Amino acid sequence: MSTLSLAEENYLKAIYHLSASSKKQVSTNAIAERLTTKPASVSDMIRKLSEKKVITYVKYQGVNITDEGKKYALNVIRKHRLWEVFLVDKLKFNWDEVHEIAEQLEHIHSPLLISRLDEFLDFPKFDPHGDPIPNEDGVISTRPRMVLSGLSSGTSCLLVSMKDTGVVFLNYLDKIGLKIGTKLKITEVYEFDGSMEVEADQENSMTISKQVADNLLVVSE
Amino acid sequence: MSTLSLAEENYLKAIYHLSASSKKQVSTNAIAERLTTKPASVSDMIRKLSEKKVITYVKYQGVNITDEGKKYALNVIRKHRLWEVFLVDKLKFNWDEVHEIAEQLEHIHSPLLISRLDEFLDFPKFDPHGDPIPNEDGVISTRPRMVLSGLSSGTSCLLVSMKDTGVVFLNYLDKIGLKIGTKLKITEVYEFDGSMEVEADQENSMTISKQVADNLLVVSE
DNA sequence: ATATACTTTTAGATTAGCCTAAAAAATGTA
DNA sequence: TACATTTTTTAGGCTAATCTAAAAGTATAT
Repeated sequence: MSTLSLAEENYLKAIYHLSASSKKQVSTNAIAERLTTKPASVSDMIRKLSEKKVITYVKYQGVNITDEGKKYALNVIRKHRLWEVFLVDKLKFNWDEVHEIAEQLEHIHSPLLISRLDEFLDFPKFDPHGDPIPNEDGVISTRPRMVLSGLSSGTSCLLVSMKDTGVVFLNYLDKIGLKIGTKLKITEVYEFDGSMEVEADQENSMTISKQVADNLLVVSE
Repeated sequence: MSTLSLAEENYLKAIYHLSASSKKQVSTNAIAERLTTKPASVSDMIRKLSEKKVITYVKYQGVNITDEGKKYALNVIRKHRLWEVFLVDKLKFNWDEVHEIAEQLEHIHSPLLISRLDEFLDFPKFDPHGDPIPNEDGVISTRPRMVLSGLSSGTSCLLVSMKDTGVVFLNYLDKIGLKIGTKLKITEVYEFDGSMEVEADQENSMTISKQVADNLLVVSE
């Protein structure tokens, strides 16, 4: 496929995200709102993108992304998320500071750069927000997220996200040494209050209240 | 200063490089040639850049870069060279593979990103081609390059470039463990053939023929 | 010093990406 | 069903960055 311009990539990414969440055609207005542009501009761009076969559309009936378009969008998303991992893991940014920079970096064109970066970062599967990183073929590991408190003793999993994203909670997690990407193994669950004993990164064990476990989202490992 | 567009940054960078090498006004044709565009396009852009005070120009008499323009250009160059160090040192690219990618990366806007990157790379002073990296204020460490064979016993220096850039020579250097960035200390110079004993990175000593030393460019350390 | 050659600028188009205003189509409702 | 509202498209314009062709200015060389 030919490469798209920066603007085209941003439209395609928006369409991908919207169609992933809604599962049906994406409306002109929805795209305009997401990109804070005007519906008229969206109509123009839709025509261009459909000429390039990354979407299909029927006038007045919204847009569908093609397989080719999906693959392209997932590659941009892959780059975005890998750069986010780089910024957090290597350059010590906080996970909530990296989005804007990654929005720029995701448009750098060089497959070799991205495969080297992937290797340098040790092939991460999730970005700092806990979102999965597609592989080179646009395949997302689709392990479902579960709430930690719903799992039973003996389960191993990976912390990928928090429900409560308030400062207080995040500071607490920081203090006890839990963050996105931490590997957890549940060694004990206490029936009477739902609290649990977990081992973090095969190193330190800790006790976690049910209230905390309710707010931790994990995938099986 | 306001930020420039990608095209404006590329014009300004070209003008900086041309005026650094020629020391007088830069001609429209020279800029057009360097950027492989047409003189007519250059005339347009020159007007715009001079309105933005990064260059001055008099019709039909070429362009001069202003202090402000120089600072802006040096910041772009700083970013380019830091990214090159990243690509070579961290992602294991060869020094001759990184230019195109750095051309894209140099336009990412984020001062914090660059200062973090600088720190992550341990504040390098030269890029993989041996060119100096300007600091945040656009100051270039201006240590002059010298030919290794011209130096005397006891001198410490940093290998920054090669005169001969042929594959044969570069392979040879690779084999004996010399590359850009290697710290050298001359421990002995043999009068009769100009060969010398050098210590590389405070580790391994080796003998270097005059012919090799003639092709190694260094700065004092 | 003046004709010729070269350089630079201007004039006028083109394309990408965006806009506003108005027309057309779809949708919701009495 | 017919009217009103909302959504979407079209028409026409704007700016940035480029181009070609032609005009204007500078330099050279006999």
